[in-house]
Amino acid sequence: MMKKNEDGDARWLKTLKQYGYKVTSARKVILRVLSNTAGHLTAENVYFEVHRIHPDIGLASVYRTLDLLVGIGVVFKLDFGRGKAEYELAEDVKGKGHHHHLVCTGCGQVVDYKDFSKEELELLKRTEEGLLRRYAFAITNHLIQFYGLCKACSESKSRA
Amino acid sequence: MMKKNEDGDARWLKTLKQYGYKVTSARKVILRVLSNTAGHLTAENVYFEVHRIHPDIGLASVYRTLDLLVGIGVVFKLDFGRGKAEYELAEDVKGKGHHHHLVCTGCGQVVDYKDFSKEELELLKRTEEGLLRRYAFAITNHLIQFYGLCKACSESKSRA
DNA sequence: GTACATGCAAAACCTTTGCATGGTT
DNA sequence: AACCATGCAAAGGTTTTGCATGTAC
Repeated sequence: MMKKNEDGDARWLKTLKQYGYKVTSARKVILRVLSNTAGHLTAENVYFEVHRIHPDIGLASVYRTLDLLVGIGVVFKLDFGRGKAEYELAEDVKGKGHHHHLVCTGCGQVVDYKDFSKEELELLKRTEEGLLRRYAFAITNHLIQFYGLCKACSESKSRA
Repeated sequence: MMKKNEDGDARWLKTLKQYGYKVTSARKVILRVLSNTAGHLTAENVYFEVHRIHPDIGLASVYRTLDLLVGIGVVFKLDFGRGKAEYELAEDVKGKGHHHHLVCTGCGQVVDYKDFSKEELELLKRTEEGLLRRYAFAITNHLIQFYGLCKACSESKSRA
């Protein structure tokens, strides 16, 4: 447990070296945590996990390392407007677990949904290709949120 | 100048009332500024403009009002990962000025684009209908952002 | 008149930075 | 040995909050 990706991490370490960065124990632990945790993690989430394994790694190093990893494209920094950034291995963003958000503007509830239609996924892919052509942006991720009123709020809103 | 939308604002004020909020002069000025300024504004940007018109409105009220407007769906709160939130009238995002965002995760630049394909718009509409069916959410708006690397950042990243 | 909104300043929060120390190459 | 990375704590910047006062209804 928590050793699952021990050598899968080797790939990231190689990337670090390629960019001329040193392979330190802090960086190894942080990469291990990112590899073994699903979903988006805040810097503090990462720090908490890292701290259990290697208690003398500080929060500042977590920030510095995450920043470095974002810089070399190993990690994505996502901001959903919750007041703090969230990080995720770039590789995971494309894979399972990818979802869009459904936000109720009445009560604030957020539903993650992932039952996309095939058509939806294909168009998204083509759209990203189009953006590369038209704007020379290499798209790596997207954030899609629909806003509206959930059932309960639709009904209660009629009292106006 | 800066009075352009004086009565167009009436619509927002009506919405405020519908939700039981008071129509105060601070709120009026803030709505006026949002109506008359294009693009995304940080809270400080709004404060700066508001302050020119009505110098005794404080930054805290700007934050409080923006938050309130986001809550009733009049304003979108956008977060491009630049360390501060940016706000925009929902109508500008949705109506004729409707656009999506292209965010460079390297340098933070944001491109608004609106050259959607017909196919894209139709699928979006159908997707919203599907969400109503599956989740009983009445969708009123959406926020779509693509993240990636702009040309310059792509190139500077490859030198390793 | 009552309840809500505001201003001010302080607090809370996330993130970055300076500097001496320790670890990698 | 040289240089980069780290830890700690303090600083920086944005956003929130407490409380007395002012304002819309």
